[in-house]
Amino acid sequence: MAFENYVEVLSRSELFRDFDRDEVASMLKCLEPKIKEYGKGNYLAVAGEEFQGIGIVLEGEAAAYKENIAGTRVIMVLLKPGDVFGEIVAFSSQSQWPVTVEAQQPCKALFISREKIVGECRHLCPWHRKLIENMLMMVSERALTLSRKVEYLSIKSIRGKISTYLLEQYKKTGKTTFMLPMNRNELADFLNVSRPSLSREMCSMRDEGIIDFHRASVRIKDLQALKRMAQ
Amino acid sequence: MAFENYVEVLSRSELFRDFDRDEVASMLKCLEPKIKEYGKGNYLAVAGEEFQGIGIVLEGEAAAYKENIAGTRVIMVLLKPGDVFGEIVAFSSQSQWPVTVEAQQPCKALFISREKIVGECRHLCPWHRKLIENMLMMVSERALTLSRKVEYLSIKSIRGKISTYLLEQYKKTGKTTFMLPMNRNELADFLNVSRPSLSREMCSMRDEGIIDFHRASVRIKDLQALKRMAQ
DNA sequence: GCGTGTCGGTATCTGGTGTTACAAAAAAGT
DNA sequence: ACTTTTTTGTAACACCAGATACCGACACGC
Repeated sequence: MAFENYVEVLSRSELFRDFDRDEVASMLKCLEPKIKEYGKGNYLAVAGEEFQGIGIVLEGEAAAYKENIAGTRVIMVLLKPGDVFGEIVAFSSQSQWPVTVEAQQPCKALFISREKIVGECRHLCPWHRKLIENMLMMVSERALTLSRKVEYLSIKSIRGKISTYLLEQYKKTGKTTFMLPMNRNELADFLNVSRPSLSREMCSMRDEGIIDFHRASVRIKDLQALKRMAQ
Repeated sequence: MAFENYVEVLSRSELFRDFDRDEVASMLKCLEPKIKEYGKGNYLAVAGEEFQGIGIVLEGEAAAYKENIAGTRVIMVLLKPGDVFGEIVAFSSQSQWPVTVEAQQPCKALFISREKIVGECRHLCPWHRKLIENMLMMVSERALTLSRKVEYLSIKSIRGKISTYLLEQYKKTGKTTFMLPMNRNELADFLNVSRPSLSREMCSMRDEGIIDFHRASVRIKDLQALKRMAQ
């Protein structure tokens, strides 16, 4: 199969971080990936079905979503060329896909079997070690993101969530005045609260003189009070 | 140092899964771990400080906890001999401990540097590959657990949480009558709700004829209704 | 038997949060 | 400059869930 066309995309993928295009090309011979094509609405993976390997989107766009028992879909992540999916389940004891991945547009994806990544390579490729390092990095990074999400979700009050979030921004920028990277709707979504409730609470914090804001620009006026509100 | 004394404990650790005692003993020579001793109340790791390596508890007991900005401690996990900590941060881009680990009792722990696990081994040990496989498994398993936790936390209503939980138990056992693996307090904790609220909701679901229960024994009476309640 | 402790169910009360709907402001398109 | 769309603030209301306190059932030790 013509892997050559996709070396460019793959070399920009997290899985092949720190590999140049030539290296990726050589590795593909070793990893023996399978390329599959999907029409819009087709499934790249179906939750509950047998897991066959780590996927990388080459062309088009796909959406990974969970379907709860009532049948409601919750989109977990939008996958674009270079994005990897199934990296977590690949090395766990679970052998079924935890999510369904559906092509949003006509789509091509490449699958690498679990064994080919960890398993011993008969060509004794020197880059195998780095590939596994990348794999470990990706899964660890993913776990850290999830753990951060759990922290936010565990906070009961909206005030606590807002305060924690603003303090994190403060720590990140080092300044008491900064721009929020998302609008109210997205922030409400991220904090798992309703948009009007978020607005209401932010405004009452402003009325109390703890913060000040206009649109995406926020200024922390009373850092101590904010710290007290964080749970 | 006298690693020999701890080969037994280590061989039961997840990191050395599928290794027998002799293999573990040989590997230790290669991994060059450092053993440290701690008195009760001492810190095995401090959140925010430089991460130095993956830890394994050898003796005693330690607690890993997060400290939020207000200073409140939230215990994440209790670590006993054989338990591993720091495995997630080890291979992410983060270089500081995300949690504080404190000795609950006089404690011994072993630390293995990140490089020694992934890095190339000059003795070319054949088991290095399996060690990395175990590492990947542990991190992946951890990520899956977190993702399951996120799912539960994302459900807004108590009813939704209970229904989802019971349906998971039903799927696991395949029977409509089963035993809950925890008491009300623990279940409330797991679902991140208060114990009386959990009781109240379970009882009203019983009154509506959806489920029936006595202590830890639960019977699903109306599966369809339960599925409808799951969000 | 009796006290003691644990666990689970129940009642009351209150406060925080979602829902809905609408208005004002800003941004974007024409 | 005008309309249209998006974004954000505001208000009223209902209601779910937490806090607290108390009671009954049961297990255990003496």
